[in-house]
Amino acid sequence: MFSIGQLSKRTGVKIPTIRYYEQMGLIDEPERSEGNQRRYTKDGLSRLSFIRHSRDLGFSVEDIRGLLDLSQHPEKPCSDAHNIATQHLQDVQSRIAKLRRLERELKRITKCDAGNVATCAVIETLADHGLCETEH
Amino acid sequence: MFSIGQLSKRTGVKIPTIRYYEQMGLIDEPERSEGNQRRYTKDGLSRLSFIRHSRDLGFSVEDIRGLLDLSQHPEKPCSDAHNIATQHLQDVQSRIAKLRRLERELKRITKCDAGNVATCAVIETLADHGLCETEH
DNA sequence: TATAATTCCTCTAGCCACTAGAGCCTCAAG
DNA sequence: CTTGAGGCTCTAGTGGCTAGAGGAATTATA
Repeated sequence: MFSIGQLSKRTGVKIPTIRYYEQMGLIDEPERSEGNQRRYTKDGLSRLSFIRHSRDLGFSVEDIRGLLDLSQHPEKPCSDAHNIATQHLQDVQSRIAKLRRLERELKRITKCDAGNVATCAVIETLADHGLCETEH
Repeated sequence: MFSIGQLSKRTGVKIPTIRYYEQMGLIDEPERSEGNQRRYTKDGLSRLSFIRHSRDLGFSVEDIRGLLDLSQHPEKPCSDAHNIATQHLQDVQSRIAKLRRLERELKRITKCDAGNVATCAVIETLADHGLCETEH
């Protein structure tokens, strides 16, 4: 049996976040001690690790709900899990693409070596979209 | 003089967002018509364009507050503007780096062609961090 | 000029995934 | 039995908007 603090240390999920996940229904309400404190089992630990890991990989709480559900049913086909993961991969890839365009633009405008704001490329570019190289 | 709707169309910023910016103090409270509707000048238009453009480049509202402030003082040195922009560039770059690690991991796990959840790499990897290639 | 259609107003609440803090209670070690 | 660490619930805040209710003003058409 683990206290919420022990669970937190083992998984790296902060205590308020664990309680938040409970409220969101991602993890079951655990048993309580006589004094009403949460007491977790190994099952609770691995479920939370699963969640932590999925969050690290950037899955949304809703995605995780689906993935957790699937993980409870080993006999199901795993195409659903693949769909969730593949969709997420695509999201990640399009975010990367967008950030790379930003990076390019920011690199360009931060090159400016003007002395004051009147002729500064950063300010000038922000004031006038026409000076940009790419769409964003 | 523009109504809020005209301003919205010209800048591409949605009407509630314009009111939100006003509330946040990013734009001045404009004059009002007799019937209490907002009426903007060209100055208001260019200030909002500046904001829109900065948001497109991913600057936070707080950053934009600083940049707007600088843009009002053309005689100031532009090192402050550069600091804001360079810091933001670094943020963008570290976000890209993080997303690329995610992308790599997601690509790896979505390659799995198991038939059901019991042996599915997606689920398995999520359940066990030890199966990952990189830190995240 | 009368009316209809469109736009605008304020206000409140919701989104996501947490995080912070107040004020109190429980637990384990010495 | 005391003490200090850790736990409890509850409310509110974060960022950057977005949605909707219920009503008033403006503009276009007849």
